[in-house]
Amino acid sequence: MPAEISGLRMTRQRWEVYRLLMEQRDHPTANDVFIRIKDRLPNISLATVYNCLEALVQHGVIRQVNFERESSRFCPNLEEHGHFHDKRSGTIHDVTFKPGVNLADVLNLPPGTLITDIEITLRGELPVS
Amino acid sequence: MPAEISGLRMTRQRWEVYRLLMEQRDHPTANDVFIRIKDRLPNISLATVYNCLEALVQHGVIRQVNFERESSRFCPNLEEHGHFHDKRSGTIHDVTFKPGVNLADVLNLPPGTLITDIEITLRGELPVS
DNA sequence: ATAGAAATTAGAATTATTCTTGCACGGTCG
DNA sequence: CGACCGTGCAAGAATAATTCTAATTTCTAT
Ligand SMILES: [Mn+2]
Ligand SMILES: [Mn+2]
Ligand SMILES: [Zn+2]
Ligand SMILES: [Zn+2]
Repeated sequence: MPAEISGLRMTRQRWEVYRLLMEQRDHPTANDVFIRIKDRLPNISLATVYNCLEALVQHGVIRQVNFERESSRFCPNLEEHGHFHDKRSGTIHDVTFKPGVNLADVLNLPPGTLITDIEITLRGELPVS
Repeated sequence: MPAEISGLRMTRQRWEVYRLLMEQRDHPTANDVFIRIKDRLPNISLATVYNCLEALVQHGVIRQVNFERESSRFCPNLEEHGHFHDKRSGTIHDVTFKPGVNLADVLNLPPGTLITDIEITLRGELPVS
């Protein structure tokens, strides 16, 4: 376990939460993480899972993703990407942009607007197998 | 008051909620609507505001917009657009796309993917006056 | 007008998340 | 080594947006 990641001091709990996200690159909720991590940290509390996820998000190590009013999900992919929600399977997939595309260029915004964050969410159905 | 809008039977409450959204074209929360509408419907309940908003959303008359984990907001603009959240003022602004732009063309998706809905959210700061 | 269906109301319930409090840990310094 | 100090953790309570329940009212259609 490294002493810190991106300036965030590592603890056993933070490290295991981080590793779990990196290993299974889906988009689990805090509760999903809580359930999955019990193997390795049987005594961890849900509050600590929330605390660890928040610390990791605030240090830019993972991203928090929201769909409608559902529970937040957490994503270890730091590349610029959007999220596709497949209605059929209920799964969430990372979606990248075609090369050379700059989202901001495509929007009508007053000149001088400072964009700090863009979020793209799609819903639909992936083609059958 | 029309008998219905987009197949949704109008009631006094639905009509006033709808009118309020159309008049003040900001992005109020359910509670904002509840407070503002008390002039016209002093006895309306918050549950009814939620019910009316849900009915209007489900009939495609208004749109529901979510930012992070904040309360849902409601938008009467049915044109395709995204939402810019200005950190300085806390206000939300509709953002249109440049002409001829098709969001789906810009994304890497498996061929045959059916997209039913795209949502774009931006955060940042608008230029000072 | 009457009966059935649908909407509204008030307040309780739900649930994801945050907060509070006391305890444990780990490094530091005498 | 052993007291100290700051931070993190665990457990459970609190919070708040939203949804649900049950009773009443309003609407629609006969
Ligand atoms: Mn889940
Ligand atoms: Mn508000
Ligand atoms: Zn992702
Ligand atoms: Zn809008």
